[in-house]
Amino acid sequence: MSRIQPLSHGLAASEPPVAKLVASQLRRMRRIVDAAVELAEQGGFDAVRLRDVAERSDVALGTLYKYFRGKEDILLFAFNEGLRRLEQGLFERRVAGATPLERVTEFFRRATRGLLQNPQLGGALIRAMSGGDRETAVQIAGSNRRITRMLVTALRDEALDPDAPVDAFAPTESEREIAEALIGVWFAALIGWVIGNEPDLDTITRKMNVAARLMLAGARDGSAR
Amino acid sequence: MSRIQPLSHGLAASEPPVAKLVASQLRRMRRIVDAAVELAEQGGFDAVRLRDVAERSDVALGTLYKYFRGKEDILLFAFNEGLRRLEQGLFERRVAGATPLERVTEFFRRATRGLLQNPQLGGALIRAMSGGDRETAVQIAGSNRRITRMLVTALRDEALDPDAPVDAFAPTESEREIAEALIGVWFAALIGWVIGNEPDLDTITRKMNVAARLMLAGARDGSAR
DNA sequence: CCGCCGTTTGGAACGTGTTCTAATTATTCG
DNA sequence: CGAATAATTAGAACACGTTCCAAACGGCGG
Repeated sequence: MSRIQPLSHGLAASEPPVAKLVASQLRRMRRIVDAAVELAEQGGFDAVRLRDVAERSDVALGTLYKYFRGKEDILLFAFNEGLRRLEQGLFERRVAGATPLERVTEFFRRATRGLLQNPQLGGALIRAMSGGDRETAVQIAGSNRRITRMLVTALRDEALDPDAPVDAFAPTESEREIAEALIGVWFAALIGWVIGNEPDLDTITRKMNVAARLMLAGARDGSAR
Repeated sequence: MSRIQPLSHGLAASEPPVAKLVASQLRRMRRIVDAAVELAEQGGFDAVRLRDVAERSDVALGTLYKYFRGKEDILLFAFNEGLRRLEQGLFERRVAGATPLERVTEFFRRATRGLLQNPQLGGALIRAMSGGDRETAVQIAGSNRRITRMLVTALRDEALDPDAPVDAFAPTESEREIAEALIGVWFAALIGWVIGNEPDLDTITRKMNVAARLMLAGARDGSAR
């Protein structure tokens, strides 16, 4: 059986097919993530008590920490799996829209819908992202690249290949700038949603549409530079 | 002596001169905040252990919770005081710049500088903001309005009256949109800084300049609508 | 089959945010 | 002043993330 190192990082963040884990270990890991997600779906971030996660997944508490660095790490892993689903969805049905603005708006609508589908879970995932532990930085950077890739392909009206390595994707300078800013707006809107819980899918989508309209208009000359 | 209610909210969020607290209570509150800030300055968010805060401020742990709802609440209060200082600074020396873009960039530069002055403290304050407790929503909404006011007056090239009630300030629809998006970008950049700690003042300022350039160009026709 | 060695387990233990309580102190008011 | 009322205190207690440990387990090379 392979030696398990601190683990879980570099795993969700990069592509390597999930390190070298035996099947039984993969199953264990899956049970852990599933249990955490179930608990989050029912009661949000706070309901994900690691003792419960351990019990539900038939794993000792200590083992849990062999697979993940901590609570946020598990949820970040789930977040990344959500991203993968989103990528797959974008691949199967490309974002529609005649203009970049329409496509970008549509992309954010679909991404947001995924998160708000189960508000409890979505809020938990976002809290995990914004929790700001130094150790999760790599994970988050990885997620960011994936989101950037999706956004920019939507912007370009290109097809998205979910299986291509993320690092192979190279946006232009101006694309990167726009993407970074828009993702910032999106992220802030999501945090606002988690904290205040007022806005719904349409509100957030509208916000993103407004921001994208401003930024795409301003970049009109540079977006294909 | 006046009855202390759950307290601390509605206090930092709105203007009312700090509820009805006797001088000794005001002093106690001040000691608490000061102690928390000192600890945060030295060791960041995690170093603010409430037992230490209580000891340093010569207050019982339980009393601390009479004044604030929790750890984040104290730091949010300090954040608001920082905002007040920033407002005062903007009043004393108005943001310079011939164009809206220059002024907005300069505003974010000054705001960011204030936060990064002491990185430990700044990081702690931002973690408190993004921590996403439902109870702190009011606080955060209040801070948001204050920042919006500063940003929009910079945009308009108007003078800022730090003593005017925040709610009296009414941005236009398009101003509100731009401000909301830009503040989102700023916030996301700050969180990125807290998590990754790579970027410095200049990097963040540049990011804000890029975002502002895009958005102000896009809104050129609408900013005075 | 045996022994090795890394993994898993169950559970104790620790740190810290938060809550609770009984006793004490401070303030207000008649 | 004296009594009533509110605030403060010290410290226990609780919850939960995280760490640690000794014992049991499991697969693999010999």
